[in-house]
Amino acid sequence: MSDIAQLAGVSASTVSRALRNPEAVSDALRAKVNAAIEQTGYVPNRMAGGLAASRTRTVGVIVPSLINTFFAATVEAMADRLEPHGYQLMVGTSGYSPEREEALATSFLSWLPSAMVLTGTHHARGTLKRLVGLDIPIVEMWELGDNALDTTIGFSHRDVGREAAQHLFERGRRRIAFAGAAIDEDRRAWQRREGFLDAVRATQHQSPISHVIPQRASVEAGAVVFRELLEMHPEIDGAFFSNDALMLGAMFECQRRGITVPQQIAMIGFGDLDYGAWSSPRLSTIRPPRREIGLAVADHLLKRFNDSSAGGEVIDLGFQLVPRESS
Amino acid sequence: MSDIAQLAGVSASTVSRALRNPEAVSDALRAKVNAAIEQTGYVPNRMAGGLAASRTRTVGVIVPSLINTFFAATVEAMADRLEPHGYQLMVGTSGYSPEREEALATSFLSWLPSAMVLTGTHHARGTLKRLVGLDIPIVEMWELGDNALDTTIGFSHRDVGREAAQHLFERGRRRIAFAGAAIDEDRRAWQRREGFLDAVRATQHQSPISHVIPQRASVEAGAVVFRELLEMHPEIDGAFFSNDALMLGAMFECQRRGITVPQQIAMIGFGDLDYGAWSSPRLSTIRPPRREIGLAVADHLLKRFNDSSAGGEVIDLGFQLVPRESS
DNA sequence: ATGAAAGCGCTAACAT
DNA sequence: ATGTTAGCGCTTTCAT
Repeated sequence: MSDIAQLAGVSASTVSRALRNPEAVSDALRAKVNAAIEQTGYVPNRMAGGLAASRTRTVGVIVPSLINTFFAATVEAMADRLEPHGYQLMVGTSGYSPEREEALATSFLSWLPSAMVLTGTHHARGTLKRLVGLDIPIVEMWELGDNALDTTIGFSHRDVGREAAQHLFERGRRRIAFAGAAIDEDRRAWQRREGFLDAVRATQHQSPISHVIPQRASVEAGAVVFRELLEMHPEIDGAFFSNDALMLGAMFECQRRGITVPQQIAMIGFGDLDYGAWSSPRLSTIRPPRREIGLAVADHLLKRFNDSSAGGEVIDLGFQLVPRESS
Repeated sequence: MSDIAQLAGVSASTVSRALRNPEAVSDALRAKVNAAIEQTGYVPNRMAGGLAASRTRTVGVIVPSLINTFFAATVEAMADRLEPHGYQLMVGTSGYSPEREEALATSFLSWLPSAMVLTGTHHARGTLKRLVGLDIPIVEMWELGDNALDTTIGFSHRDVGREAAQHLFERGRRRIAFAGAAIDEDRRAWQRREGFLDAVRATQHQSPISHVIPQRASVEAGAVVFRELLEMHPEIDGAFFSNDALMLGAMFECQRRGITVPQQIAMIGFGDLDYGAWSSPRLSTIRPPRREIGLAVADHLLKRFNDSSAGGEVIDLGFQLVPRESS
């Protein structure tokens, strides 16, 4: 930076200002500084800057998984919006483990981030302890919570389950079931199930059908859970899958067995993964605001960085029922 | 850190050593230091450490996309292996654009990373200029290259294309075609096509069939490219898709049109995405070493961090033909 | 609007 | 094996 200062004939402080706070520098000097930066290809040392400012233009983001395209889409959108403003994402995956989340959060804080973004509203006690009292924005996303740390941006998974049940009823189905995978570790999938079962109870006054397997959601798991479900409840005429991958596996299973969809069994899933729109039959689903969450988080943070007074919001982005041929 | 030092009754240097280089500190003092750290919940400030050492335990990784599960799997594996050793990944997505890759690389270098990992062996001139001469390991992955920057870890996409063609010939197919999407921006897809066409030319001495659409690979794109391919070449009895998503879209299109797979048309793809093993028919594919690449990169870097003399390797991880019902 | 000066919290020679 | 010391390259008061 002192090289740049010398080249531009100014002091290092002016170079720093021209970079961090351009309006505070006169047009003439700013032009000189920018020319010198251009000429030399100077890139500031973020360590020095971070140390001096005791804050870096970094946002720590923890998601359960990146292989799950839900979160990959959210992270990409967030990065797309934040990078033009000079903020870098530090991304970590917790594998749905609160302990790993805590370890990651601790590790991220050593980077002096400008904000932290977590998935969901349920965290280990140690995570909470580390996070409260920090004077940076904390965002919990993909889920709506009452006793949130700071700001929550997402939608109601209970409502997703309720709407799925209602949709199947509207399609004339009377024996409908929930099929899920690994809902013990995925609180949001668990909430979708709760909403679904609530709606069934409220409408039919009979105990709702639900089958869940312990393994993680996948196309294979979908075939397994559906096969078991049919064995236990051959009478069902509709099903809500906690996830589109499960539904696809079930649909393949139907093709193999000659079960017609939706005639014999109507299906709806969650996620709107891209194959659902092009399969045969096309799969009904509920679309979560994947990219929208990332963009909303980024916009919220950008606002907070400029106006530290805000915070503590609950932003409900909703979701979209996408009825297609399978229901 | 000086608090810890005081608490443990040692100097700050000893605390620093106990953290960075534990063997250099006596057991007694190390225990005291660790106890003090435990007690206070001390987390070192990475900015200060990075500034002093002019290097951070950070690895910059640039992939085309995270929504593409190929790279998400590689990144997750790399992080899994590197994190226990105290290295943090900084991940960026280039969207297949060399210019964005260059911008990301520049930005990452300001974090003083211990290593940089790029996807592919083709980069903007500016990227190369920035990277050569740095005394950190540079790894190019997912592709094998001759004039690599430093170390390359991946496999031959040309060989993938060749094996796909050979496989279709072995299955008795004679009029086989390549179907691809956006191969202009995806050099690896382009290489798979080249390998395929080479093999066809070598075996049949006739001009090979290939159809490519400009849009990005997706299930939808698969239906589109396959429909157009059939219109132009109704005589084909086998196809290699540059990507499993395309193949799935084509399979759905066949189901809609009543074309039987593999009887009328044999299909093989690339990627081994999870639905291929459970669809009906199950989809033949070529499996790239997704996680293996991430692990191999991590292991290579760990080796290099301890022994800076190494480097310049070419590590071919190969790939696996997975014949299933569609061919 | 600009410059001078004092650190930010560590690491790594160097000395012991 | 441990302590002393001198920065690392910026940001940010403070003074002008």
